[in-house]
Amino acid sequence: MGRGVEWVLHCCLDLAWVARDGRAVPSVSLAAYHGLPAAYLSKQFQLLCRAGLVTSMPGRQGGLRLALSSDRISLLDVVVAIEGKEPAFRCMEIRRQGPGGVPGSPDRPCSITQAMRRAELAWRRELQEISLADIAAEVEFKSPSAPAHARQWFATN
Amino acid sequence: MGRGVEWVLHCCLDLAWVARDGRAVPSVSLAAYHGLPAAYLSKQFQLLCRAGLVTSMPGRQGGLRLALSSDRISLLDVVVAIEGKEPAFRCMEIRRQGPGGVPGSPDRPCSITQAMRRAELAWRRELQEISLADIAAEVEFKSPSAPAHARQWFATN
DNA sequence: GCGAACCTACTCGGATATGGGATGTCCGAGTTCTCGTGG
DNA sequence: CCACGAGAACTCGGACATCCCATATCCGAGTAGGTTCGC
Repeated sequence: MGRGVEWVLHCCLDLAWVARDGRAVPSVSLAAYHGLPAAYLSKQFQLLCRAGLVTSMPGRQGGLRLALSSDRISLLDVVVAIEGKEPAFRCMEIRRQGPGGVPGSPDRPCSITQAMRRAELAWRRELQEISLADIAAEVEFKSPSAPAHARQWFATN
Repeated sequence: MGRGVEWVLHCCLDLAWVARDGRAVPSVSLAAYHGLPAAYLSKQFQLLCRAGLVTSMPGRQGGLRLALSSDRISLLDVVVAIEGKEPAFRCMEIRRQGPGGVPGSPDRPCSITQAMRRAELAWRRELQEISLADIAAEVEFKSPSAPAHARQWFATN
């Protein structure tokens, strides 16, 4: 899995804390706050914009903002937006190739693919049930100063 | 996920059917049976040998054989042997870098990492509970001629 | 005829190329704020 | 003092390099069986 996922998730938490009341946060500031390459982070957020999770505003006081309430954005939404919706296990229909197996059209996926899909489904279900708000609440519980710290830093940068 | 996983899984089914009674199957034959690149498949099986899932015999009548009974090899064993035991999501401890977050030593993983680990754990658990024997039984049920077909082909090649 | 030594064919194993995608960078289009100017 | 327009600064968005790993390949080390020679 690309590490852009981790970057975007952390930055989305910042957006949930800072970009309230109609205020937008530039991607450059997000990158600076975490010490990340700015241009590449912007590229990752483009994917989130296309997925409809984030809205972008150009111009001088422009920036990024969550398009939905943080409790309506799941971790799976973010992961799929960055990594794509293709499953990690790609079945090439080996059983139909070569001397083994008749070359008929596949009526249904092979057993190996079905097992892999079940496993991925369990993974997706786990990520589906966790929202950005859940993560934010957990972080606030473990380090209550984090939101205020972020708000103060972004207000002066 | 690399496609070597799919190749090796299909070939392990063949081993379960053909390489009984002390008979070994060369990796070249396995590759030919499925129309796969022989040298690369051999390289993948090297990983399975190191993991202790397969034993290799050099020499004229050498080849590959399952090191354990097929009901004692889970899909997770094969996936981990090929892909490695590193989790797909790698936490870079972003919260400790840059102006955000104090640079203290991390006492425990961040909330995002914990959530990702839970999801991967669900995925691993699903794969752990399925063995090669389960897959083989399912295939035999759906196409009962597959084992005999494989045995006959490998006996004459 | 029988045994042993040699030879050949065949196997795995590691070292070695190559291509595609993830990673990283740059510049242009567009918008908003600001400042200066005229009324 | 107020309205207006030009300019500047700042933003995103897509096009352009670069690097690493999955993929693919080749050749050497080693073994088992077949063959041949000597007794």
